[in-house]
Amino acid sequence: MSTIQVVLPDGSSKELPEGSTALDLAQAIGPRLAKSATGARINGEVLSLQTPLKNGDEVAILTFDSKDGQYVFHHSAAHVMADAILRVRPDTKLAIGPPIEDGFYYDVEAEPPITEEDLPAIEAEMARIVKEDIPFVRREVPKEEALAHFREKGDQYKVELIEDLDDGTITYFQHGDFTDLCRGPHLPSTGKIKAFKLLSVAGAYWRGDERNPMLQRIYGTAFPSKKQLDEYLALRAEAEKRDHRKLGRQLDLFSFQSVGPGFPFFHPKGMVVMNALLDYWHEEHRKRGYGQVRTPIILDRALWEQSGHWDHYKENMYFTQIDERDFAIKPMNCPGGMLIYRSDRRSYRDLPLRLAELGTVHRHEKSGVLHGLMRVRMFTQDDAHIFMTPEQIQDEVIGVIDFVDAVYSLFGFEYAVELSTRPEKAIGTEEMWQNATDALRNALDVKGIDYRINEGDGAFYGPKIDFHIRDSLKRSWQCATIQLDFAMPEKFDLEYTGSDGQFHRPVVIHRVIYGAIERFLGILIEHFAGAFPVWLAPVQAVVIPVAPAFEDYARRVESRLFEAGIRVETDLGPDTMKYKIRNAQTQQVPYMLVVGERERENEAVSVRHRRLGDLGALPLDAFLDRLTAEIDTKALDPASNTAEQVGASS
RNA sequence: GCUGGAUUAGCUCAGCUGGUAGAGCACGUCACUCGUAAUGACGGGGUCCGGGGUUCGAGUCCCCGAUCCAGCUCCA
Repeated sequence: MSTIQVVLPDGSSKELPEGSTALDLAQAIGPRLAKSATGARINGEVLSLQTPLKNGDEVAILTFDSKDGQYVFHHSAAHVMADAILRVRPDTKLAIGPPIEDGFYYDVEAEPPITEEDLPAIEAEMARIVKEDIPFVRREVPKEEALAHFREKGDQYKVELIEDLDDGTITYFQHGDFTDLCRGPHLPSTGKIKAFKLLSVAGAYWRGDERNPMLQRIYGTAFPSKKQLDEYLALRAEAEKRDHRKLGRQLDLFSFQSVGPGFPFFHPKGMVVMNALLDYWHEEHRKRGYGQVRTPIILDRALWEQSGHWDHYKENMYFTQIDERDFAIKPMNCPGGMLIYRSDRRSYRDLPLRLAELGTVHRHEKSGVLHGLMRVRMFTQDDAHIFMTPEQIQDEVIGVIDFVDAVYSLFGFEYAVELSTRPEKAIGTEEMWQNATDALRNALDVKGIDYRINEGDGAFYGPKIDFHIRDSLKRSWQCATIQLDFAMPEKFDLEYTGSDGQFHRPVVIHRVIYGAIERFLGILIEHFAGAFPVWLAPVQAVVIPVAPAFEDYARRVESRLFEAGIRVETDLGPDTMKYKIRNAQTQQVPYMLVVGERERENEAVSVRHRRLGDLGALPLDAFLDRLTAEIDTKALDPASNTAEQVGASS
């Protein structure tokens, strides 16, 4: 019998009998690998384990530990779910059912619609299918045959999908009686899907277009073992506890009222955090050569017509009339910034001119997209407009990139970068867009930053670099953005006098660092699970007398810290010390200072840290030094559960 | 905006098939005077989201609206 040689990921090669499959290879490497294998990457392509290998193939066996391996696993689970749905509800029409990051979904149309109550029955059916351990089989059929098949079944969604495929041959994957249009690959058999759970049902438009009919999307997740599933579910429960909407109430930071949907109310403690963020912001801007401006909220309609917002952003804007004159409430700060630039003659010697603005904007967001502080209708952008000569673009863009990195590193945030290009609705010439996009790309390349291209997602006046922070629920939020703009200077006829004595057109960068303060605060709450670093904590220390007899000393400690600028409170009153500690812990106060007879005698405090617990007694002065240093350096909590993320930014 | 779900005390929630509301926490009073995550007793507190309708009777059923939640679409 002749043999073939295949190359493994580590560069070594393996000899196998001719006609061997990837599964045979896995078996040859080791039975445990064969057991946990989900698929194979053959010459860079993810394929099923049943794929026959050829001489010289480069083969990697995929398991659930890799993204591609998970993809195969989840994709197969989606098929099992679809099969189960059809068994429970035979009239259901299937649309699409792909794997996603933490599981899979299937979009279906059923009458009556499938609801959460149907899930247990579907899960039970899935369990049966898994237990039957049915092999997945790949088949190829001519396009015409596939069309005829799905037309006959009345599966109009599958028919549409097939019609859009250019290939004359269509791939099916089948297990038992269930056949689905699918490129694959899939697991060898259904029996590998040991642990799964259906999580939710929600509406989703066919092909993601809101003009199309709404289907039901059933979400599920699956793992090779029960243990992994349980861990995943526990993680989800933990993430829920960090939800900023929940913590916002518990920590009394902000609230929403039904009279103002999407309009947040900030409470005193929320304002302490926000003001600490803004103090830092002011200082950083001062150091980096920014001036600060403030422009009006309401401005004449004519301005918005000139800026292009009237034509390109109207559906998101609010309007009002004053003395029968039309005004708009600003959705962006840029036109105001342009007017300030234009308020004086500018020389190349004035450039770059960096004008920062904490600009409060209002945008009419669709009611269904509002989400706590993350998506609101009124928010304050930490905006800035940098007016510069074309030669200064790269340095200025790099300056902002460095600024963003400095700020995000301070919080230990991970972030991803995207470059967004010209959208359909856009102003300015093709050439302007080309230049602007190239300039941003250059800056990113010079910095050696990895980024993803986001075609057509730029602002209507220019391309942008976006920074997305991942929150604790693994959602990604756009925060910082750097937008390069050749168009607005044109529209507002901005100019500067060059060294040649001629007038030239400046270029503008629009940028934010936090993005929206509201959203950034929301992300911070979730990131720290409410346990803000000391420099941000609404209350930095609570003094707790062990008994009323020590209240005088407690007050002395309090005033000593207060004089030093510490946000300190004393918990007086009849409750027990334990109870007061519990309260402070619940409120995530970084330091609890327990004082009684021993402390009073020694002018000391017994320090309890919210994470490290009882640290023992310290002289009051020593504690104050330590606390002040922690605040000044903006240190992260030593035992914070986010500490390991420090410096892990992309 | 769309689809589905939810809305009961300040908060978290219970309230079966219709018979006019309950718990824990929080709050108040009193007692306790306490050494590192809940001392005890008593007490006050509710337009059951709003508006219509069905019914002898609606927190509960139906319709309209508001807000919130999940997802879709869209964004800082």
